[in-house]
Amino acid sequence: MKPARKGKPTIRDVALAAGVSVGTASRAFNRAGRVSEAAITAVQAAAERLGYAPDAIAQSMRTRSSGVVGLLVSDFTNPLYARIINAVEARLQRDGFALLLANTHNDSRHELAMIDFFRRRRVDGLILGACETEKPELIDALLAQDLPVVALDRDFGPLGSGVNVDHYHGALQATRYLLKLGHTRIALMTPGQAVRPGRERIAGFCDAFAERGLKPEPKLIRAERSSMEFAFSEALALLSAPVRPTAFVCLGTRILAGVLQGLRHSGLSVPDDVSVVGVGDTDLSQLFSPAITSLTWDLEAVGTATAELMLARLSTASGHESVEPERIVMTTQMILRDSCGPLSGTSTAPSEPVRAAVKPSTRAKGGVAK
Amino acid sequence: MKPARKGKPTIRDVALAAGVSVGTASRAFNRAGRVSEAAITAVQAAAERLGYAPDAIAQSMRTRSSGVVGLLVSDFTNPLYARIINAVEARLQRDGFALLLANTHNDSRHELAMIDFFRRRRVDGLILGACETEKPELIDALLAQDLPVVALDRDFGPLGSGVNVDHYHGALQATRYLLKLGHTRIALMTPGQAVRPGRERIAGFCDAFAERGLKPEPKLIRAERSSMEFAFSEALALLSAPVRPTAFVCLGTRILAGVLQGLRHSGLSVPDDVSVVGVGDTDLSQLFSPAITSLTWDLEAVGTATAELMLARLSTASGHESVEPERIVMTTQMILRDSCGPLSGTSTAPSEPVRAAVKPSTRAKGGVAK
DNA sequence: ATGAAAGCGCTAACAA
DNA sequence: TTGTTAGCGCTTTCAT
Repeated sequence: MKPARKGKPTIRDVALAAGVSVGTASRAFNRAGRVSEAAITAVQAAAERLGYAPDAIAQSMRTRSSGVVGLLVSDFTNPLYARIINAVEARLQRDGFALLLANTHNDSRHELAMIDFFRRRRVDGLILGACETEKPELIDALLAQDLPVVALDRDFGPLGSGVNVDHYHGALQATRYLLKLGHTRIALMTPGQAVRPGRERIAGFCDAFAERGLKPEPKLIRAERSSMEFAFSEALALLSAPVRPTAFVCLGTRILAGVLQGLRHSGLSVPDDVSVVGVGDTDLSQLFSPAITSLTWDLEAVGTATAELMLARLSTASGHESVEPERIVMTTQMILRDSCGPLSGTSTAPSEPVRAAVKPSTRAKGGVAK
Repeated sequence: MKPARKGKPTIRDVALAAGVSVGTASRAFNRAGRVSEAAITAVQAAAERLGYAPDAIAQSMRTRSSGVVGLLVSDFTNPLYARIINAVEARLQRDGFALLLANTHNDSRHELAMIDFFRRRRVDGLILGACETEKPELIDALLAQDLPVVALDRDFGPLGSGVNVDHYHGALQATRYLLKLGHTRIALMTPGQAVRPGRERIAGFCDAFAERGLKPEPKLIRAERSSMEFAFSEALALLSAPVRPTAFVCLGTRILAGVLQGLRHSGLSVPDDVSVVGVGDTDLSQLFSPAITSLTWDLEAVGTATAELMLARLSTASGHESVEPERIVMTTQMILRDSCGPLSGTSTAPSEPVRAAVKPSTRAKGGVAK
């Protein structure tokens, strides 16, 4: 019943028990090369009996592929990331890949160290999400080493492939919406402009103004830290200015929370005093009073698409001189709720909230670009 | 500059370049055994020059330890889990361990499969968080194989070690609070009683009633699914009963959201019509109007403690016949906010909310038990 | 179709 | 102190 003495049984034990050589046993498991049905059944029976399971480490050693994908993210405490990662993991799991996870905590030195750490562990691929550095050289170097890299909402130049959310049109749409309601003193708060989402959002924001021949107030674009504390104090500062913004676009879950807190602290009401566009279809945006009109995208779809991009590169024999970079763009939706109202001349009757549509189906459709 | 031809340089290349043998090179890196300073510097220089990094897979192969810890959780989309996992990862990272993550999606078959998957990958240890099955046999089997297991808020019998939140006293405290306010028709909603947290909470809840010579209404204890949808419909059902509960204890983030939605749907107001105790110090509980009085515990501390328990077992030479099981209990705190009020006789003047204390410092102190 | 044997990159035991 | 060598468990030629 028991294997030799202690420790898990090896393929050697199985081969011995099945009365074949290790080579045959291996072929029987992998159904590779020529093996007789008889051998297969004998080997499987023996394996079953001994409770044998192949050692993944030894397999990696030989095949040079670990069945593990590394995922680097700044901080998966962010509920938006968490759901994406969840989807990535689920999809990877389906194909038998494991997920090695690490946070970079927005420290680019640490980030590099982690990439190296993963490489030493021979991950088969790397998903770079929410990292601070968007250096194309990095990708080039990694790619040159035959390590597939997929970016998550980051831009790594022409050679990089990945899944991007269409933040540009999202911000455009949200801003247009507020402009149409008559707002012009609109504050945009988003995570740093150092990375793709920030840049895209600022561009969309500005272009929405430009469409009407307007220009946004530069001081109202706050694209820096994405912490709640920062958003809170920024909001307070903005609101105590002589002439305050009439609307906030808060493109981060923590940012939204901070701004909402700032608003409450200032005794201002939403949407009568100021309109708010939030992000993500979170508990907070749904249950806050009033419910927050939000810019969203399908997090599960982003995660699944990311995983599939990786899987595709993984299955491609790495012999081929680097696969064509592929980029997938996911569209955003606006969920119209009760946190935005028309700009009231001064402070007329409490303007009634605008509710233009019900929440659309959660499933988004991602268009493929390039 | 470049290694041999292609592929990453091996220790062989380094040894060659440094003019020493592989054995010496290995010892130089690990500072094990006897090595001369001269050799060390030569080897390090060569390694630097070649861009050598030891292959973790090969090291695992030899040393039989992978430097990877597996973490199994039902669904890390739960923000409470996410923060715990974050802390686990951070602590593990400090000691050079990587985190292999997988969701079980509350499927016990899948859960077993994942445990096996991890074992095949030779994880050095397993953190079992939020799994469905609490079978001591499982732990025994794993332990027998010299695989350290640490449970995260789960009970795996006498041999299991892990970190537990003191849900019993938490529920006791929350219930006492509501009883003191005059409520007796208190609904308790918590994830399934199949697992430790559910059982403990129900016990605490009942004991709080018992202290006053009362018994809770069995129908008001809803300990099943923890989804928002379920909580929503349960809340609706409870609220439409002939005589409805005057208070809800919602011990799950999704549950809290569902109940809040149900309350809104019923047009009931908090705390005037019904009092609510929530869980976790989330954006929602802070920003909901009124802010939700919540039962919390230090998630970072739980994660860190879990990681440290694992690290301790990992550093212990596994030769020792299984280390003493160790259990850590983390205490809970009540953050008093505005969602609970005294039971008003019938419907007198809108009872003013009870606010008994400011939010305590976030850092909790975990007491060690047994 | 199968067995024997050569490693994958590394560490550790044993010699020198 | 250092070099040599034997594997860790597996896959994969290469003979047979």
